[in-house]
Amino acid sequence: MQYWLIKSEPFKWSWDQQKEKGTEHWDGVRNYQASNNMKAMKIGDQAFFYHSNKGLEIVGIVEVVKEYYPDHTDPKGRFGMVDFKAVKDMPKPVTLKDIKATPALADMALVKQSRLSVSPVKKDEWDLISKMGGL
DNA sequence: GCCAACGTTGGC
DNA sequence: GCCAACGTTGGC
Repeated sequence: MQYWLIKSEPFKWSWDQQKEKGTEHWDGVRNYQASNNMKAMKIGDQAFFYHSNKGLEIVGIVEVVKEYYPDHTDPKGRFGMVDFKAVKDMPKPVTLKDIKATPALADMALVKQSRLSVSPVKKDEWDLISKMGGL
């Protein structure tokens, strides 16, 4: 069981839309590091759903329901995607500010590599953020 | 809206 | 295979 963090700009694809749709394929990733992270995902892995640009907070949790397969929106066929299903809300969204203010979370890719849109999360980071989010 | 960080492209 | 130019992301 592995944990991840995925980012979405809420005016492109928001947590509300994800919840309404239930399951959505995560297309449009055009970065090898992010793509490789998705390749490593297994069914049942969970991920934090983070709003970038606007909001800047973790608003919910999704689960991998389909493993890496080709992204049909990539004209060159180099990148793939996975499907995520909305699982639950963060009762109390955890903001980037909160994360930056927490020394135990300072090593997260979210902080260190702000442009990476799909990144791994360690179990202790996952547990701590879940607790901060009221779960 | 600006700009820093950083990944990608393409000429050599 | 190097590296400058360029494009994109995302926090502020």
